Amino acid sequence: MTLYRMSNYLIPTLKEEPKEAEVISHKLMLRAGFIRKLASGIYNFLPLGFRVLNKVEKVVREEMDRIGDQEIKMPIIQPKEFWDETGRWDLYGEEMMKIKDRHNREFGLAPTAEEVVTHIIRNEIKSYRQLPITLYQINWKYRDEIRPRFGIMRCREFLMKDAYSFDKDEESAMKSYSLHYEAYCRVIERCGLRYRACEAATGAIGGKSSHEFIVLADTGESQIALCEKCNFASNVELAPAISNYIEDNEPMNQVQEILTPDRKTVEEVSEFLKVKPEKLLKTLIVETEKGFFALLISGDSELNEEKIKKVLETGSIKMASFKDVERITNAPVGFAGPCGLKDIKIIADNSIRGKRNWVTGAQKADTHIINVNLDRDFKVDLFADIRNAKKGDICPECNNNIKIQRGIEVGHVFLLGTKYSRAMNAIYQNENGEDKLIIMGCYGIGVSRIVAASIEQNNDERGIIWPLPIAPFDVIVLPLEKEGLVFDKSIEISKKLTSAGFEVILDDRDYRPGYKFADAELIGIPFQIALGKKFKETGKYELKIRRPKESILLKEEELLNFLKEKYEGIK
RNA sequence: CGGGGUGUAGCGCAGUUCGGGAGCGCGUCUGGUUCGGGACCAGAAAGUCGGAGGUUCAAAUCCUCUCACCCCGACCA
Repeated sequence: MTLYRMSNYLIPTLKEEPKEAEVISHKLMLRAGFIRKLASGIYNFLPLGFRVLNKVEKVVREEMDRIGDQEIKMPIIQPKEFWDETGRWDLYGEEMMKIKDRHNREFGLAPTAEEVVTHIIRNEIKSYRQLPITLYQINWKYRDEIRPRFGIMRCREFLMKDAYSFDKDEESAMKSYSLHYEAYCRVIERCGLRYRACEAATGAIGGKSSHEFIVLADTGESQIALCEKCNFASNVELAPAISNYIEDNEPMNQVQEILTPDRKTVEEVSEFLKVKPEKLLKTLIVETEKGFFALLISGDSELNEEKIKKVLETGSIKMASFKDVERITNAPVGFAGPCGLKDIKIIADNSIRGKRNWVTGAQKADTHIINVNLDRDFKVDLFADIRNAKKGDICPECNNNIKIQRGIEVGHVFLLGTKYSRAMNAIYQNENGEDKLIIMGCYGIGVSRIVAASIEQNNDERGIIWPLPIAPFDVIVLPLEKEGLVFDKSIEISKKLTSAGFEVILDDRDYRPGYKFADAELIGIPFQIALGKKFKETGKYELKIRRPKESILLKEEELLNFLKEKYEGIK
């Protein structure tokens, strides 16, 4: 193995914080010289960044190979015709980057590869004897995000491992699904991340069953509902929303109109009337292909489109236009309420049953009503679960409390069924010579996103703290004098560690000690070996551990043994 | 896509209101002193002021167009 020298290795660290970065992982990756931006949402990976990417890739590859997946490489440039077969050329829409060749033929830059991989399989697989099989690749993916953000966390070009399983029946497909689920847990654990596997919606990829792997981080863009006691975890949008209401014994008070000039939003009204948002009853008018509906939820809840679609058995739903709202409620937008609403069905969230004395809009400009009560003042046509889960709800599995946490989605597994095999005619012959559709699953892990997520979870005021398996180097050797015994011995120990199988970088630059320590900590190398005064006095090496912060003096042999022990099972 | 903002040396920024010398800090290079927590002194190099066009004797600065990037929003009643 090579011994790397910092004097001629490209690690352009920055003392000052780059202005463009918002979240900690993005700031640190720029400051530590891991990445540089080339265009919005498009990044260069410099040597350190590339090394980390390769480390994560290696972990992913090992776990995929372990469960018998076969690695391939598919083109990034995919012809339009395959996407037309499944209808996704139009469905994916603006999010797919599109290009034309000199003959004006259209191509998309791969945002994913179900079409291409299914094409491979339909050509090559003919018999049940060839199933099951799973193919995967680790390759660049392109999604033209509306707004790229947070460095490589949400960018337009990113490295993803995508795997596709092909099985002869549901039972076998479920097995493939479970294998990948477990492999994903191992990958994320090996990368040293705290995470939860969550039930998830299937979205544009489609299919039957789905789990997301969410790395817990406050800056994450996903929200998940977690049980405080049991293992239940789910995307907030999918989790059953079960209110923890205690039957309200408040007496029903007299209805009263109150002037609320210009107070339209929940926030404005609750502040003006000095009542909590959960006392407000939001009345939302939606338009579907079956007409208009009024939906009631409490002021501190959010509507859930998917749940409503299911309840109303409709394919599309959108908020009604301002015009329609005014026509239906007889009032400007912001003052809708359930009382006296006519010619429209009222669907209420389950949670509104238990409470009394609501505050609602009055169907009249600049007016709200207080002390509105179910049955006495308004009727509901149907109660259902139509909102996102929220803090304080009840766990559907063990009746304890739900909490909401943010996180970063680093992996997603789908049981697809026959969605793509049907569209693309991927069939095999079974034992009886009958043609059958192949059952598919697909599984993605964001390799570059794991890098960002890891920093998001592992950092301190000095910089990044890499988990051992994905650190760009294992050890950094810091000679604190630029010549003589200290320097010679630094080279010597670096070479010894390198030939013992460790990845070592030697800071042979002509800088003062403080500068070297600061850089070493910023780029987050797990172990520093500093040679200076103490070495000359004792002949021992000073080993500094990035986390927990501690330093120990060791003889050469002790040092080697110490590191070997730490890397047991990793190397 | 809607709203807001920014483009001046590798990085961070001042200068633009009120037109006339292109500057500051960090970094880089040279020399010297320093050397266990981002040293100090002296000197130096480095910028089509995002781009195009216009006004003017004169434009980083004023006008028009354009490009890039950043932030907020896009379930709001």
